[in-house]
Amino acid sequence: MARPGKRGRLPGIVDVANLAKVSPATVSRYFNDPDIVRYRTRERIRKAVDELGYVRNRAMRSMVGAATGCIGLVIPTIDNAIFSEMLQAFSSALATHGRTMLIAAHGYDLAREAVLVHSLSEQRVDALALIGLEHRPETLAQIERQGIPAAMLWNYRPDRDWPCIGFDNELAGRMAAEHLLALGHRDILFAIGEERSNDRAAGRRTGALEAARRAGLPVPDRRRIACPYDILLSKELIARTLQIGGRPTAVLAGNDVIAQGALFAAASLGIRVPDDLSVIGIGDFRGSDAFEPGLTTVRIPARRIGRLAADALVEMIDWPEADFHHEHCCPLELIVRGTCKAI
Amino acid sequence: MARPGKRGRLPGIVDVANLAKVSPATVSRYFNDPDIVRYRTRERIRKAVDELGYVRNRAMRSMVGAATGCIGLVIPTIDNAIFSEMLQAFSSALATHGRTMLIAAHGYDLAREAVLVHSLSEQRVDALALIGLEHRPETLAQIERQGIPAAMLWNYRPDRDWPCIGFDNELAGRMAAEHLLALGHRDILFAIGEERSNDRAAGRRTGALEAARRAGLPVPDRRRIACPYDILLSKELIARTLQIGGRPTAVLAGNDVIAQGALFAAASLGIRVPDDLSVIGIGDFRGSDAFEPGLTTVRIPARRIGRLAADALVEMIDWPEADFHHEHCCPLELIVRGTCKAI
DNA sequence: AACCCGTTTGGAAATGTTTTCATAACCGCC
DNA sequence: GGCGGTTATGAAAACATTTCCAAACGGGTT
Repeated sequence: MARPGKRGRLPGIVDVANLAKVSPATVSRYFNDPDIVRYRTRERIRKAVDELGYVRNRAMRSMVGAATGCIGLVIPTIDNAIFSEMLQAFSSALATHGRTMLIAAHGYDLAREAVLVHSLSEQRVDALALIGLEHRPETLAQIERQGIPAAMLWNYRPDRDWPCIGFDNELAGRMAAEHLLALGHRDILFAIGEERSNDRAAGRRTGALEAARRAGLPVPDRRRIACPYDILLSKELIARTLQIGGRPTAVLAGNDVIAQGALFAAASLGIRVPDDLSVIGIGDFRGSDAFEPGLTTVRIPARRIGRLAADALVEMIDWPEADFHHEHCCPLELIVRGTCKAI
Repeated sequence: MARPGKRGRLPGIVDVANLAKVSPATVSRYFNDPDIVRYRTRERIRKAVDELGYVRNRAMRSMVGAATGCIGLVIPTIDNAIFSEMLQAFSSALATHGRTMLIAAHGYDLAREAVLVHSLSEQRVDALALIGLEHRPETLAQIERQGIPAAMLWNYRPDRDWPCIGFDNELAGRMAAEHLLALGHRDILFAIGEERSNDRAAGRRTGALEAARRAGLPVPDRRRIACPYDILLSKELIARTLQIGGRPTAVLAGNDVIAQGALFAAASLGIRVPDDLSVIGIGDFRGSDAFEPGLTTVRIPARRIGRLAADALVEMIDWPEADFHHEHCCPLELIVRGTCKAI
């Protein structure tokens, strides 16, 4: 068994320098700005690096105040369709900039978020991305004190102190509600996510209910349920709700996971979608387009957010003096597929 | 706008030491092994740390050969249900050990995997987890040369040089096939993932076809298709396949994503599952239990693998001398739900 | 008071890289 | 061959932490 793990003394920059008969400084330059070292020297160094299997130590760079090449992402959960597309886009955009991604999940617990931010600070990440705008004061204080460039993702509001790249969650809720209202629905079940530690869900709920209010539609308490972000649990909860009391004509789901749960709930009860029940989601997650019928939903430009966020953070790292206004409110789009029908 | 990013001089361990009127050595001990410093001293240091907002620099520790607290995970994709449960379990298990996770995705490209491994080496990760057993020689050489503890995840074969924590993909394929065969199916569509750079898919295919062969079942080429790991694309591909030539009585899907695609394909063609078509998957991903009817599948213990892998790697870091035999072949389980029916 | 032994602490060296500044090499041109 | 002006390189300082070794300390026992 090839037993790795016994980390002998790894070759350092000076070993390379000695072998290549140059100074460590030149080797350093070879890596960080190859153009300024002469071709012949470069070749010598390249050979030495090859021979020794030298791998430079980026962590060490943070000593001299240089960048570590690591960017931290603090996210509620990874085990879920919600953020995975954004995650992927963020990660690959970072990769094109030669950065790597340190990721930590807090499970919708803002107290835990604070300790994760601290932990990432200890790793000397070059920048930090958080999800949402709502955070503990100590979290923000930590970031400011450390002077780490940071951005808030996923949610957008204009009045914010921090660079933020996301979309208007209230608008998302409103768009979904207005689509149902325009189709003539007057009895809508609002199945939104838990709002605790989740300003995205709160915004969507506000937007949706606001639209209903403006349309003069009363929304009794029994038409508002808080759903977990899990297909099966949502399915069961919604199925139970659909069985008691008069059945609503539509379900407005706080995100596509919940909406998918609603679709399966309907299927399990023999309720036909969209004939007997309309369902609209928010997100347009991977796979929502594959449903039969396809899920009508409000598309969140997840990949776009991920890419923009990565670019913005890298910019903030590379030009710390520049005063960018990284504020992107990404447009939402109503994707009409087959799960909603006029009444 | 609170402009972060101007990283002034951060307080260092000696600033803390001066303020607390102790030596830097003692402050270091305070963090790494608090028990050996006297209570009174500890209190003084705690106050100084608080006052200065000192955050220790873990990256710097790699200088002296100490651990950085970072563990790398190299994975084919994150934007997919396949690995997300494992990812989450791995990440939270690491967190309980006080470690953070550096993650990088290569998009099923083993050449790119090699550069990611190199890049994580530069970050001086304390350990490394890879998916699958098939890797470029330079990838493995790199890991060995650097002496990084590493484990291979997800796939398991006993004859391997590396610690490996996973399951037997051939067995998974066989179990799925045998279930269909036991139900009397003789015309099965094998919809497995692309095998290029994917030894998991290859193993499942081998196992499934092997079972068919042993049952004396010929599998013509038109009953083997390579599916992408994407619900919609799988759905379309399978729908096309179901329409041409005689319809098979069952679909054996290489994983649950493909199986879900198959279910939607059937729905779109008005084919009833399981009455007209049986479908079996592999994985038991989140949400597979919510389908109507629930997806019959071979459960992969994803959380278990993630947790075991994290524990194993931490063990290998903390006791580099110990000669653990980290080889876990996690058991698979056939989950019978509603998508398969005897013929 | 002297002694002893275990517990805490400090001093100093070592670690691997970047950066600044100075110096050396080079190049084309007269 | 000398000269001016780049360009490439080297020497050394600086960075933040850990660790080894030795010294100081504390508290009980003779």
